Amino acid sequence: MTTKRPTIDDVARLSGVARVTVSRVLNGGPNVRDEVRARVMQAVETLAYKVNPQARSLAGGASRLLAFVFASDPENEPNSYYESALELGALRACLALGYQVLVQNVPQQTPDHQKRILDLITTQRCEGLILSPPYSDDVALIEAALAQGCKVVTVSPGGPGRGKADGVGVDDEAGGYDMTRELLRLGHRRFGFIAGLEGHLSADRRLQGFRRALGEQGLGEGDCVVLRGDFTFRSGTRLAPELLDHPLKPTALVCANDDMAAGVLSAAHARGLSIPQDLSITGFDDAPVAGIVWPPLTTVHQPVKVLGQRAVELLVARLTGVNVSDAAIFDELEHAVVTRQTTTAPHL
Amino acid sequence: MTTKRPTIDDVARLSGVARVTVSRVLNGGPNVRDEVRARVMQAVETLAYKVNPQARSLAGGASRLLAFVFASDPENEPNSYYESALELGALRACLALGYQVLVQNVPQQTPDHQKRILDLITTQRCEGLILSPPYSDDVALIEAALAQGCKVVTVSPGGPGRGKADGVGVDDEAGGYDMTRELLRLGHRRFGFIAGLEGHLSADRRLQGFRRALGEQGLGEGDCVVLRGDFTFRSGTRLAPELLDHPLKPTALVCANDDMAAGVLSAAHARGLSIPQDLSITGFDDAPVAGIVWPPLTTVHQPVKVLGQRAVELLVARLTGVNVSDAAIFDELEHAVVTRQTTTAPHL
DNA sequence: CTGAAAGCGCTAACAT
DNA sequence: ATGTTAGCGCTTTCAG
Repeated sequence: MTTKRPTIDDVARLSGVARVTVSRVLNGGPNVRDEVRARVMQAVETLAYKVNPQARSLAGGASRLLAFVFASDPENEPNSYYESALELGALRACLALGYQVLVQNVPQQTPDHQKRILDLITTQRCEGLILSPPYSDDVALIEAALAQGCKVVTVSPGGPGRGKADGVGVDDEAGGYDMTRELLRLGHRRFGFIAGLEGHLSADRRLQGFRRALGEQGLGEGDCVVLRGDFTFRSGTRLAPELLDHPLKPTALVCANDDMAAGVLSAAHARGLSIPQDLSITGFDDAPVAGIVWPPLTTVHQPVKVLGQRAVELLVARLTGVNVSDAAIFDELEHAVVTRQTTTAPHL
Repeated sequence: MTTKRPTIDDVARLSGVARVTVSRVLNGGPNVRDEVRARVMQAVETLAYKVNPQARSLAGGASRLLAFVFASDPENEPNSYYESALELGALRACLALGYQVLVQNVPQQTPDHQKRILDLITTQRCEGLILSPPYSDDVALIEAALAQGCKVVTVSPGGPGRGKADGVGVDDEAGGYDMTRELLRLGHRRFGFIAGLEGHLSADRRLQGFRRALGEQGLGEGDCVVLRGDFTFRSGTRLAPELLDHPLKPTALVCANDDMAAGVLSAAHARGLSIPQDLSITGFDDAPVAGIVWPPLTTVHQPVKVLGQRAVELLVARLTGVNVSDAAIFDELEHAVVTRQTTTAPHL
């Protein structure tokens, strides 16, 4: 019952032109009279013709295929908001622009992760690659992809990734700074910070912003305790005792993402602590979890879905030559501190 | 710098056989001497040859492309655990089996959603289609896809979808029943139930199980209040007042998923209620949110990631003819009540 | 501005 | 058990 779909030749025949002309019309090529163009479009319409992307790609045309790669290990992090929101945004933009995305999950500890990613783009003829952290800072990977003629957009590159390829992201350093400033304004002077997974440079910039804010008030290493988690809720609960029992007795805790903040929050509840009276806690991302925990989490909002969308748009702009500028462009989106109910003045 | 990749002819030349023979080896075809097979594989190895899927597909071979369609509206439900876990499972199985998935988000209110899905599979030459709820019960869609020669696997079909195509899922009716039995055992006699979005038949089976358990104890419509949400946390908070102020004064609330349960929990906190002393609350799915809220949620576990994985495996079994049976098979996975801290005996 | 010819890399028939 | 012959549907030269 596999109904035979009309081919470009059917369209050519119906509109009384050569196959090439149809191809030109379809690809927005120049040198076609408006009258002919209209006639062809008409035929396309009546036949409900759709190009065969495989044939197009094989013939040397565009594959209109993009790859989206993310690193989170599904075992530990079964439902990272960050990645799924990114993907959703990318999917939506693709729909509008006529592209398809191949999603690939490559846990970072995969021994040959670089090879796996490069294999995907060459084998499947992907024209563009969207790299989420920490791959967005893997310069070797970026350059290898670029060398193969695959355009690259990085999401939240932390530093090394910038300049090598187009990118999107928020100012993570400023986000960490702003959040910490708010806590300082409330009167906090003893802090905790839970950082994310090593090598996630954009997340580390949040820590840098935190330190800058502290430094401005004359506070330093002796006034804060910095621990490192892995972005998961569980790592928040795991790290909580070390933080809560620390001799410094921090009154405020800044976390590199919402899940870890939620983990600490939960551990604090389990101990019978009152949040925010006993400890102010803040997150980062403004993921759904921030509104779900009790009390709702004060955090730094970043427009993750839009990030995914912009990533695709930047890629397509490069691919279609809309973006003439030779230099890598970085699209910095706005972040915002969202004050909810896990922050208050320190109890003295 | 786009390095020219070796083609099947290069492999044929190097191994001193005809192109067809290489093709046979690559596709596990019969009638090839072991010696020749080995020689070809050797050449494939040394050349690092990879088939060009576009060419293969165009020539009438397999596209090895699957489509995964989900309905949730990203505006309302920015991060449905259910769908992303399904996708993750599918992705992992595809990696192992050499398939690719095209993910498509088609909100159900899309006017021409059926056309959109069918267009995807014909245009992209997808060989298989994974339908998540509520599309898993869209018989017209399933039959249309099947008629195009595209194999279909439904995830959690509620009834109509069963039998039309292979499927995977848990026994939702039994899940609802088991959860409710547990509450009855604790002594509850006045219940609330928050159902999911209309048309999600598998979720409605949870309600049926709930009713069956009540019926067995001689309880009926007069002993419970049933409301309908849309699976989101927000719908849980929205519905909470109606439930909490209901004259029946339910002592236990069964929800069709975890997010809605979390929403009610949050609303209950905001009112100063103690959970579970003032109200027992249960969810369904055992999503991460169940472990994140306070107190952690009693719920029905279902292995969503495995569901996604099994869906791909069933599809590939059909495609490769491993599955000879002509009848549609339904792979029912285990569910389990997970008792955490939102349930206790009613306060009398 | 339009068309004719050639071929992308592969598989399906049909030989042998 | 292996090879020969034809395309799949499209885009690229290169001619007019």
